[in-house]
Amino acid sequence: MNTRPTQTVEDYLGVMYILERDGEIINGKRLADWMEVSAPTVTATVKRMTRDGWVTVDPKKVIHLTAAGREAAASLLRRHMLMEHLLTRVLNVPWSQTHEEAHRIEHTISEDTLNRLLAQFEDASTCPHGNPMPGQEPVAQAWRPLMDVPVDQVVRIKRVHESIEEDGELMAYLEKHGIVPGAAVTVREVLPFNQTLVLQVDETAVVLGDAVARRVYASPAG
Amino acid sequence: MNTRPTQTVEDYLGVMYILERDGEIINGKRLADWMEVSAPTVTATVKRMTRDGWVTVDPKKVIHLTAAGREAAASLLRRHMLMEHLLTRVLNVPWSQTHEEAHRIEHTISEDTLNRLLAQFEDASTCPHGNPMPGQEPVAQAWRPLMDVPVDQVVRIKRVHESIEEDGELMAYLEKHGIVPGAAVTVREVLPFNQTLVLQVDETAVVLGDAVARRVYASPAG
DNA sequence: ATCCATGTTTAGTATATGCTAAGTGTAACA
DNA sequence: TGTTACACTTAGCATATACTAAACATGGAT
Repeated sequence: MNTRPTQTVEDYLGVMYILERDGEIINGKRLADWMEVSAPTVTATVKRMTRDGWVTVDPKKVIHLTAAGREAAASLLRRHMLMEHLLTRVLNVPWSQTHEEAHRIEHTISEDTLNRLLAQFEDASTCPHGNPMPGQEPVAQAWRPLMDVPVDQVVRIKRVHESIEEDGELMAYLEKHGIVPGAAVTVREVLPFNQTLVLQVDETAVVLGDAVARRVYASPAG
Repeated sequence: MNTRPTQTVEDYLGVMYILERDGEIINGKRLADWMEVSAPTVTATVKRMTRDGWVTVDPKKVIHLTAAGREAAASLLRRHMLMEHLLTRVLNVPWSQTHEEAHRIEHTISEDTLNRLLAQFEDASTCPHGNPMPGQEPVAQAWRPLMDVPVDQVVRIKRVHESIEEDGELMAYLEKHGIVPGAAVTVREVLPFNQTLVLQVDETAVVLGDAVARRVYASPAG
């Protein structure tokens, strides 16, 4: 129980933690989508995870993290996010690429090194993409999806959700157009019939699909 | 062929590179010892490595790196050594522990991040333990094992061989007694009958077994 | 009440990595 | 020359992780 899960199981746990945090139910289908594996693979892996005490599965097939599972997931996400800070701040890895790199490295960081990272970046309550560190969820409370931000008002980008981080092309697009935490932007038009939204960044207009605009958050206070 | 080997295979390649560099023959027994696995495991893994073009096995069962294998090994060792520098310089991981940590992380570093590390630590021709980076082998040429250093002469510690790095207890012992690259030391006594050597570090005498003293190198010039 | 969509599981396979036990082959030594 | 030591391989097994194809289950809509 005190042993660290395998890399694969850690990845499952991390996804589960995020789903749980966002108030979504955890089931096999969602895991298969996030992990990009087949449904039978999920069945087998979740079975091992149940055996090993990371999760329980209720009669409705909904998966729940155990305390140990939640703890292991929180540790993983801390390692992930702090590694992202190390990569961006020390090695200047581009904002849009740091997630992918950290996603591989995170599994190989010892408890000791995690503590050193925590000390180094004690100021960090979120990852470089604005997602809250485990235990820091309240910092994100007041942030609103761009979709829900009043039109023609200057706001500040705060967060790009984990589900976007996985998509390298999209991340490159956002970075290229300056849609990163800290940027001042204005929503100019919401076009529901077109499932898009027009954003002004500096002097330029950028179009975002609404699936994206729902998962990029801004601080309404500006 | 251009794909990166698995982590296990990368580890085998790294060991082979070091053995080849040191002029030792590469055979199954040596690999089993370094990798701490059974002989049949080595047989199976080397078979896969042959299939995948990393090594060849000659009629005498001696293993040889192919060009691709040597290249992959050099890449791994660069990642390993540069990660050691990152860990020691940025995160203050103790000298005696950085090898173990880097040994896990090394496999998850991308080509891109390797290049960033190279840029960051372009001054490094060795790892923090003094072992030469691939291609920098000549820097170590003039260094001599403590075993062969003249008695009562101040010399400077330059290198602790990879085979020592694997032994956490020994590394902690060396670090505790200040036997790290850069330290000024004096060999006071060589006691062959006892398989030991007495070293003076600062004001203190430290006893080293001769297997160790043969793999810790110093610069005779001081 | 039946059927369809959706989600889950079973069955059968594959691969990398490890193990032990038992055999084979070779070189050196007595 | 024959035995012994050492290195290596074969056989048989286990586990984690993946796949496809096909069966099953369940809830909602017609």
